[in-house]
Amino acid sequence: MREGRLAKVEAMRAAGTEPYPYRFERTALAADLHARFDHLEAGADSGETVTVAGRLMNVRQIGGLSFAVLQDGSGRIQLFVSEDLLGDRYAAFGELDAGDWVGASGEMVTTKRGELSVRVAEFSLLAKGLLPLPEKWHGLVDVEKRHRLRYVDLLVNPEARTIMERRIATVASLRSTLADRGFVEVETPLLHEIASGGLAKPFVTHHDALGIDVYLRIAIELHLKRLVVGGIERVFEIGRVFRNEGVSVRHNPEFTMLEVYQALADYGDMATLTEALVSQAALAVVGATELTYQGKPLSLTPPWDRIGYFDSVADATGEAWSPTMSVDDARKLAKKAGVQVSLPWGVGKIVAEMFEALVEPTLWHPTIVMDFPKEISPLAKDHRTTPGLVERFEVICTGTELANAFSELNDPVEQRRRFEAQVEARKAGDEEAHPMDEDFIRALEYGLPPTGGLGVGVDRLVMLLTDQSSIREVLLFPALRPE
RNA sequence: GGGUCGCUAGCUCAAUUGGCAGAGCAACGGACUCUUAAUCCGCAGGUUCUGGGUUCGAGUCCCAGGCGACCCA
Repeated sequence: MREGRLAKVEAMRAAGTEPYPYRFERTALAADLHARFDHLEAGADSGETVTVAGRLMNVRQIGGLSFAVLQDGSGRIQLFVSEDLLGDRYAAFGELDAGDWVGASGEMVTTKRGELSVRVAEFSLLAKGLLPLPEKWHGLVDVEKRHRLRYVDLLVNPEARTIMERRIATVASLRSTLADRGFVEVETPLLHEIASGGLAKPFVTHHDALGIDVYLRIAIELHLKRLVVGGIERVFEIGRVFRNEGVSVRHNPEFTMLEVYQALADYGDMATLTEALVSQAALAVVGATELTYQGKPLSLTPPWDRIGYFDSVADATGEAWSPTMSVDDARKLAKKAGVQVSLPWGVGKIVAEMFEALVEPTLWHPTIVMDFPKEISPLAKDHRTTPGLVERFEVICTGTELANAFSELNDPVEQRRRFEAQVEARKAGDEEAHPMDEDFIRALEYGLPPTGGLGVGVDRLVMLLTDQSSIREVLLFPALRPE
């Protein structure tokens, strides 16, 4: 089939027509034509001539008449082609194939059956397609093929396009909600000398000219806090972060984070900001904050439930978990609950394991889980009243993490101690422990004001707003093993 | 990481107990001047994911590997 189409390309060139011309002047999009002319009665002529361009999706030849479906970036419009009007050129139209890019001019009319159409007076091939489109009513179904051939998926599966459009609308809504509140958007480095700002295994690459290894960022956090030090008091970035982990229905090695920092604010302010960002995005994209996700009702309507981190584990186990308990007690209770813990872990790490195993999967509607253990939060500020805790929350929704926020630690002496504890943990074998970052501590020594910080997983938010259970469906080009 | 399932024509899918690899759409040739997944006639299209093995004979059974989906950790 491909050979046959290549032969057509050669034949066209031999006849002096270029099958891949340079440009084309289009005057109308399919969607606009429907908006303007759909009221026409069957069999009517509008008297207006337009020029359209797009991909030929289907051609139906009935003797000296042809009907073709042209798809452009806005939608579809029918081409009405007749030998009476085209004369000798009619045969050339028959040489076109589904999948070709075509431009056509003619009067807007409706057929006897009432289908709005361009009655083609002139047409030209804009680009020859060599490979056939998928079958026209099942389309492209195989999930692997849809992901590997996403360009074909977008052409033939309206759902793929809808998800992409909703993703764009989600990101636009996040930007406008933040802009309305006086936040400015920045771009900070993706190549980091130190993989800091989060707890994860990084990708390593090499800078030849500087002769140093560098890391693809695992978080945006520390650069944005440096900007708050620099007086950019309300700042955010929406960008890619990279984590050297496996792929799954919830994980892609590169994913999109929104991070926001607000001077003079604390984690309580971040909680209300998170509610606003998510509920506004839902209104912008779906038109409601009461959704259905995977067949079950999901309420994104603020305010969301707020629960305590230790309290939630205590409730789930019926035992008295608290930040002041002994490690031995924590270990015993974990064993009783069937949760495996490793020897160097403190109470904080153990309770975190309990939380992930017993609490997180049970939280369906967005829930703000407040006051995390200090041990697993090296960048968050001590809780203002309870020792052993920090002012940090995560939003858990549909059993998974949606957002993460702190009152940012801004005491440089305390920050150094936290980093030192992480360096010890790394020496004890924790690959994901946070490394020392001297430049960040220097920035804190110049003075970071009280600051609230927030990170939102944009892909996860898009999954909620598009009712998708796999992160791959909301990424245009998800990570796949090589073919 | 473990388990289950899948991979057959460009696409969507069949193939009985291990017994001649098929259909629809797309393509190709033809008929047809109002189609909407057009219809009708004709024709062609294969490394059955890869590599081994069992067998007179393997898409089918066995082993190893690749890629993916789902579930679990």
